[in-house]
Amino acid sequence: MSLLKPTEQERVRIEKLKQLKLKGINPYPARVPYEISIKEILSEFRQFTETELSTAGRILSIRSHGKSTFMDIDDGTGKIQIYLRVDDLGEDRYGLIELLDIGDFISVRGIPFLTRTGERTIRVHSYILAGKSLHPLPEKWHGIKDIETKARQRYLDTLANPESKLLFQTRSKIIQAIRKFLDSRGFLEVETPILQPLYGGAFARPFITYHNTLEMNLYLRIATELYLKRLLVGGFPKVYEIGKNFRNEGIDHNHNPEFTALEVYQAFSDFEGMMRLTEELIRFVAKESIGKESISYNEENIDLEQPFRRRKLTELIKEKTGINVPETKKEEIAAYCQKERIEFNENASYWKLVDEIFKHKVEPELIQPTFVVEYPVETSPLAKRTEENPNFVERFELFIAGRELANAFSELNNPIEQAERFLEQQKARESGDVATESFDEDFLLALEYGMPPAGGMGLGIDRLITVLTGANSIREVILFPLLRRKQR
RNA sequence: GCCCCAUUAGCUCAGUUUGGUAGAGCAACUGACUCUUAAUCAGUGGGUCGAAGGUUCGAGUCCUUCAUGGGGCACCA
Repeated sequence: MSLLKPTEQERVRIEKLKQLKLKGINPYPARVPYEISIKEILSEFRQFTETELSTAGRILSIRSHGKSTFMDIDDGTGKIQIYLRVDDLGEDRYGLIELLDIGDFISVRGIPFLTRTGERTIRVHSYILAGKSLHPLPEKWHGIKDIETKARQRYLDTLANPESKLLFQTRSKIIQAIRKFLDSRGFLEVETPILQPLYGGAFARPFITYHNTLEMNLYLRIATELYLKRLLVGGFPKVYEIGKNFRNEGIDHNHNPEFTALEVYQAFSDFEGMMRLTEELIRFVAKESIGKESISYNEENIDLEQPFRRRKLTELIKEKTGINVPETKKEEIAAYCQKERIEFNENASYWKLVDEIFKHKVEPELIQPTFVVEYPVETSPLAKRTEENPNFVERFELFIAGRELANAFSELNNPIEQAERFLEQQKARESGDVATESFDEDFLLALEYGMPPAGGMGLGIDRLITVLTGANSIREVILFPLLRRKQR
């Protein structure tokens, strides 16, 4: 693993490094000839035959036939075969390819031609080592399978597994498509603080850090919501932010402590408007990134093209469990939880229990895109109440493939009521709830100046990517997911 | 934090049932080979079997603890 105790193969490479030095060859030159990428050569191959050119790449395989040698080299844009012959290079330079290994970078100058079997190849007139590799690369045929190595040494994963490289290219496309969609609709991309004196906008425990000069504790943000809404106050009617949130909680196939989220806010819109926006956004992004509006998931086909279903939270609960919310008494619901082996906190509130049931019984079955609506005010301290029933708020969550992807509501812009809601959160905190909204006076001050009625939406980008790429876990779509430190 | 599973050569994996000399392919090394392409042919080397204890005449294999990863539960939108 480390060169402190090299394996046999690593010792061989270090020895070759010494040999190169003895021959006056710099194994890590600052620059090498590279006029044209391999992708360009391949795409206009006919145009380049009979023209001398230079390119470079990493050696992926070596097939030596005595006085001639074939190699495959890859510069990250593509892979091409090169052909080296002793009568082209001379005995000395040809002999030096003994010092090259799979994994090394070389720059070659030569003429593209087609081999007998039609393989696009460069006949090399001269070459120069562009960078020595001191470890053997993972095996060419099976790539690298160990999930832990894939995550810890992502460079080996993307090097050895083309599908893994493609996935991260798709990830980039997805985020690009989100920007394209929102920009084209006149949304302004902004950046708000990651280091916050107070955290809010979600129920989660934060990471805490410290600023030396200011001598103050700071929190890594758990959401961007409260700052983006300040911008609504400040006269930006359509804003969005794409960035990392940090939540100090467990890790599983749906949760990484740092994750990428989108939040969008639109003045004079509401949760209905956000529903339309979200649906169109996801459809657009799917088409742009994976080129289709359907995904296969566990042998089922997820259809993003049809209008997304809209279902009431209470109806879904009733269908699945027969429980009538909110008529059914808390004791009965608790009894149901016990019967179904759903664990819950002793002093959990009514809606907390309902939420537990929803998570265990309903959520995993929401495979097709489903907007769930009618959430209780109790668990939505930043959302506006519905006009018909003050116990509920204008809010939806979007579920696809049994996962929560998005959360949106008509934003509460009444500062008096917001203050009351914060107070209720404080009470919940005092009675032992660890994940509540902070009482954010600075945010309230902004609301007091007047925030336009607005819709806001948050979307977990990593989860969206997981669904669109068919990945099994959020860890597979994050380049460097958080892992425990490995001791040697 | 709790339960279950995995960890063997650089990589991919056998071997664990029933304890008895550590295996294969690729990669590496030596030799042959001037259109090969998972090149081929002949040969060679490479292991703290995740770590530490224990049981045993003898442990990759059985037991305990620990580490890392995975799955589940809990926590957590």
